[in-house]
Amino acid sequence: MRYTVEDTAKKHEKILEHGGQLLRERGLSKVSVAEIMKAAGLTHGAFYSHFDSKEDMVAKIVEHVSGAACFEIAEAERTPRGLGAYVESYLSSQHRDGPGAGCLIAAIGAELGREPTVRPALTEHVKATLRALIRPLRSRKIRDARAEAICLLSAMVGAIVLARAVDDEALSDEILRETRKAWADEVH
Amino acid sequence: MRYTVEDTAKKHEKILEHGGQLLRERGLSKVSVAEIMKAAGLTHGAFYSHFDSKEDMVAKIVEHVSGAACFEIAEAERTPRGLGAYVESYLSSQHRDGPGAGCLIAAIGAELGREPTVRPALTEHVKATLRALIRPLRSRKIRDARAEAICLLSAMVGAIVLARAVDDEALSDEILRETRKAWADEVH
DNA sequence: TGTACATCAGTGAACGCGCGTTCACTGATGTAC
DNA sequence: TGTACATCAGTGAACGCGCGTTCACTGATGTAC
Repeated sequence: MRYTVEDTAKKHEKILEHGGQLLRERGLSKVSVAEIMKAAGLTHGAFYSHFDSKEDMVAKIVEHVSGAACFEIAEAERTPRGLGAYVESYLSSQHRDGPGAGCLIAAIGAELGREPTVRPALTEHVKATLRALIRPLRSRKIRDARAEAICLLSAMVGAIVLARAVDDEALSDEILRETRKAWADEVH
Repeated sequence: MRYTVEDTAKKHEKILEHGGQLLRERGLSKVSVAEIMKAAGLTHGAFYSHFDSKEDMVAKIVEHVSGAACFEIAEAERTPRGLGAYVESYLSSQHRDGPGAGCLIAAIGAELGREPTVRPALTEHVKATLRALIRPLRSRKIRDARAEAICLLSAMVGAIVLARAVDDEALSDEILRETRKAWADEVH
């Protein structure tokens, strides 16, 4: 049956939203198209009315998540503690334990980098994230804000990957804590 | 037919070796048991004479790769430029472009962290890597060698993940270069 | 030392399940007249 | 403004392929006597 354009757009957004969460939680290969559609309140048959293929959807999800992530950094910039607060929340146990709402690069970056269809969107997301990080660093008059942003993002992504890889809570916490400490001075 | 124990051990090692390479190149979900066996010069039917399941093999591969990786760090320690040379080679375009022989954590760490069967071996690998990094850092009288090792590993893993995620060679090179520069002073 | 038998890594066919994708069909919305 | 028709997101069954796993069988090696 036919639906209003707003209805369709709302459902499309719901697919992207739930898809983005499931993808970051379980990885590309462990989430089926049917599961994502079900999470969005639909059946799998409707999938191809929204996307050309699973890969196409993943690329759209990366774009969708990217927008939200960069908005988050921009928001953090306006709070009193600014970028420092963002880095602290990124390197928190909550982020480590909740990948579904967290950083896409840390959660599935390596996996997505191997998908040629998704790589352009992923590249754009990395660039947008760097731009979002550079702005507050520049305003704090840090020498080379761009280099600093690159090193900060590398450290954050790596720390979350390591903290999630490890089965030992004490070590996992230590990884987050030490990375936080190392960047506290740089960023505050 | 029956083979000598040495023959069997040699084939077992070959499976681990080729499996480790394919896994790091393509990720857990994009390599089949049959492909790994074929790469090792066998047929898929023999697989269950070596491992209980695919997951079991992956755990064994992590242990195998971990040994080689830590040996590499220990070797680097004995060369004139020492740890600095290791960090430079880790953050090189060769490593970025050749994941099959490179760091397992950067290549498939996030994916493996989601497999409960593999996590213990992965945890041990991270711990062994940190131990291997701490030794040369301690000998260079760096204040908190353990904290330093954690931050260094985070930065290296994150930089490779980012450099591989990005479709833009100039940016990818820049990510590696800036991370190298940031750690050059700390480590030399 | 030679013979009979057990062992077990390896082969290749087959099984069964999950998943991406397709398809015939539905029916409310939008459009043409 | 009302009527006839086209549109198209959605449903659920079905298809086909790949992959992890199983299984009957092979035959050289190791063991018992």
